[in-house]
Amino acid sequence: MNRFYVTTPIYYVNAEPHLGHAYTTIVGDALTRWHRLLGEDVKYLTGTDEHGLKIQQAAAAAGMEPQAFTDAIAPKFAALWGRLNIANDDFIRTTEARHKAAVVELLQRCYDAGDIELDTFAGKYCVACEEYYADDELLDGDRCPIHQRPVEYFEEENYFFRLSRFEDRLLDWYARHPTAMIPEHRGNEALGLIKSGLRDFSISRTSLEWGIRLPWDAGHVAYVWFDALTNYLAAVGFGDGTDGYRERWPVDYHLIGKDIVRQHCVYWPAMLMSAGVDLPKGWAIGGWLLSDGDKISKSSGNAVDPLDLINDVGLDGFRYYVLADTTYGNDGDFTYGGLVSRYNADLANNLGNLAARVATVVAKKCDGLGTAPDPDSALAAHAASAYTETAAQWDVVQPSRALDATWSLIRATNGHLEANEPWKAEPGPAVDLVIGDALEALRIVAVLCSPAMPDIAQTVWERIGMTGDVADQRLPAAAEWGQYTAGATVTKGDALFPRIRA
RNA sequence: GGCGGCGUAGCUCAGUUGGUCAGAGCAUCCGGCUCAUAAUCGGAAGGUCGUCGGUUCAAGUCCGACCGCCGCUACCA
Repeated sequence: MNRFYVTTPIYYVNAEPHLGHAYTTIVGDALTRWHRLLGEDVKYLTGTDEHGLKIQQAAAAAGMEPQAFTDAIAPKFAALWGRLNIANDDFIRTTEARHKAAVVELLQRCYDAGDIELDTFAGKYCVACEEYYADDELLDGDRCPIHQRPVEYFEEENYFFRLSRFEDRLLDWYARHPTAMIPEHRGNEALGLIKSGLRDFSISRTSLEWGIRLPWDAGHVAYVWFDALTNYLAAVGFGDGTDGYRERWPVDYHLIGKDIVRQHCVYWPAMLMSAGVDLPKGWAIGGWLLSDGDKISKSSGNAVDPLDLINDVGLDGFRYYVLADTTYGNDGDFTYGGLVSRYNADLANNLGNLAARVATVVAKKCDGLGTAPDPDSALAAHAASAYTETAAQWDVVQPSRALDATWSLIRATNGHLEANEPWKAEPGPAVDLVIGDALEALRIVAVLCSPAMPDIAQTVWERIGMTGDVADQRLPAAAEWGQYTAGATVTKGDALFPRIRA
């Protein structure tokens, strides 16, 4: 059985979970559900990043110990994933023992390889922020942009990862794996970063308390990257003393945002090369999901939490909008108008109405029992091409295009009904075939849209009289024309997506 | 400043290696239908493919310059 391993970034717990986190996590969820339909053995990982100075400070400000502080925040992420029906198989926290073991293992390997060395880190330091600043970040060349007070020149002994040694190796590797980073234009940005020259980066701090200590020098605490990135390995057992992690590793896709390309597509593969660990098979680099044009963040304080709009369009309506309206790789703009427009057009008018009109005709012309489709139906070709295109787009992590391909079958089905007008004909074999075609198309649509809308897909599945769990269907077999079970009870039920009056 | 990305119908976007590539969905207008959630179906209109040059028999599709928007610029995930 093919294995499929996907990760989201681990989210930093100094902020409450928001739309930006939800976006990436929903994409990952839909992607993994698709691969489950393909019969693959999937592992979907997300989690939280809980170390570092900011957490230490935030905890102190709250009068809490860091661990207690993160213990209070991390569940909020897990709770949101529950609310969004995210089927992650694992949730890793960087404060877990398995994570610490993996970080220690990776650090030690790179250290043993000679790629981590003691050196001096020097820079302008703001005592108030407890952070270093680059010259061009400073006001008037010497004042902290936050506190507006002069910074001090500090020198600190740090361990450095010799990233500069990996420039050629990285370029060579990417040249041999040209489709590793998708979409292509995002990958080009990463290649540009490498070609522009790589500088070593420090991986430890002596001033930091809240984190993982270097295995060979307890006076230093690992600083961000070796800690955060290693979660992807930790979750598959790296560092447990065996090679068991190789069953899952290398990861198929790291889903990341365009803002962390450098760390994930440059630092991370170099670290893995140094440690003698296989590189990821792929990175799927997304844009940001903006809200009315503004980047969603705690600092921008958007008035309305887009997540609250789940109440208006239902969870699956929300998921559909996020997936269908944003081209993965580009920025998306989350607007109420866009949400309602998508919901009404694609869900209420197309899918929901199709299900309703078919159910009504079945009741009137077929005694409420589904009929068999025409093996030679004109719709069969539409269904086949819709499946092919849907699959091709999920394969390259383009949910919006995949859903558009699936919806092409819905549109074709509405057209098929118009062309044959079964509601005008007397009950009989001809009507039965047309209705069977529509039911069969709905069956296939239910399967194909289930990664995006798990609950609605199941509802459609049951209303057309299919039994069991639509998620248990397996592709490509389930997309083949002609499998609808004649004689099944078709129920109309309430509107799947009540139309929203603007 | 340096590096990079984007700029195609009102809106969101497709257009892999240059030659039916000028497209889809939504919105708009006209018409049909009335099984259906004022849904659906058909048709129409709508773009000098950011601007200016260049290469070519032929360029959204290659090259150069420019304009506009945006990202990164290194230890913040």
